[in-house]
Amino acid sequence: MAGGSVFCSTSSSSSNLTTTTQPPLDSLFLSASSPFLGSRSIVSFGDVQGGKGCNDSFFSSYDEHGDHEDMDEYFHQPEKKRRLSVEQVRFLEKSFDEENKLEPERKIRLAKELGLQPRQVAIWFQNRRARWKTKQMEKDYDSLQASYNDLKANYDNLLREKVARLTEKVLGRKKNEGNLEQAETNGLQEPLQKSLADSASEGEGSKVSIGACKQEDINSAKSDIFDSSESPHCTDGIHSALLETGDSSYVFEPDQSDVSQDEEDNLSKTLLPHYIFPKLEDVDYSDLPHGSCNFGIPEEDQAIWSWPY
DNA sequence: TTGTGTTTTATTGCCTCC
DNA sequence: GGAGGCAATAAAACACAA
Repeated sequence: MAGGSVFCSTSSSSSNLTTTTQPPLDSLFLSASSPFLGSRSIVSFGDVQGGKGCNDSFFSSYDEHGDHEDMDEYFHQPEKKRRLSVEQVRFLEKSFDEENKLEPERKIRLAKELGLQPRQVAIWFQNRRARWKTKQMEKDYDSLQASYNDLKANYDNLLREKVARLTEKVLGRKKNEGNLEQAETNGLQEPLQKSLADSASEGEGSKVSIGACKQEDINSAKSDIFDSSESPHCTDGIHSALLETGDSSYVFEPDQSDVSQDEEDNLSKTLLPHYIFPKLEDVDYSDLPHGSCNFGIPEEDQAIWSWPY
């Protein structure tokens, strides 16, 4: 087929355009100006919106070369949806890239150039915007997911570091409180409890307290520390963290923590954008390594575990 | 060829803006 | 109130495996 292929409506009825209620051919026009000749696209016969936008060039010269058979084909085809041609879609895509909204003038111009009805162009842009939005949401989801994974990895690492440091502190104090062998003989309870009590009263520099641990937990801690056996109790976190270090050279040094609380806070600020993370107590830790045990830290002492706000 | 899933075109109904 | 946008949806067209 050669020549133009714009179909333009002259009716002025509004947007509800069922193809069955309109006179079949009274709104079909051709334009010699469309380069998208031979397009498989066709317009539903009843579409009328934008009729005012039709100018003379739309009505002119249907097939000056007498290609009436092709046009008859068009006119006698049952009303079906037809896909736009590759060229038409490419043209529309290009136009969409420039501006994804369609002002009336541009709609008319595009329709004229593509041999489509303005309403078809409008519908195409509408659907295209919907597709773009969906894609955009997928992209946003992916990037959010990626940054979440990164942050969570950082968070987990930092948590492990903190646990390791706390473990060092606790074990160091135990050493400080007296003779280990005596503790072995007399049971760990007394010195450990004293150590913990002291720790709790030491103030900002060493806010370590596992006072929430029950007596049985303390006993269990003893076996954890000396037997390296798994414990389901609240010391499990500390124990596991100790084991995770893979360093068997942990000795009971005097209470000289290598990192002060301030330094730890600074570390947190440096490594972890605290404005992103929720407070510790607001987080669901069910998928973290040690579940919801909170490492035996009583609620009132958990402040030192939460990120600075 | 056919069944099935996906994509594209078009409609409908509702909402907002002027 | 009309025009235009959007979400939801229908339905035709298409792709593709069996």
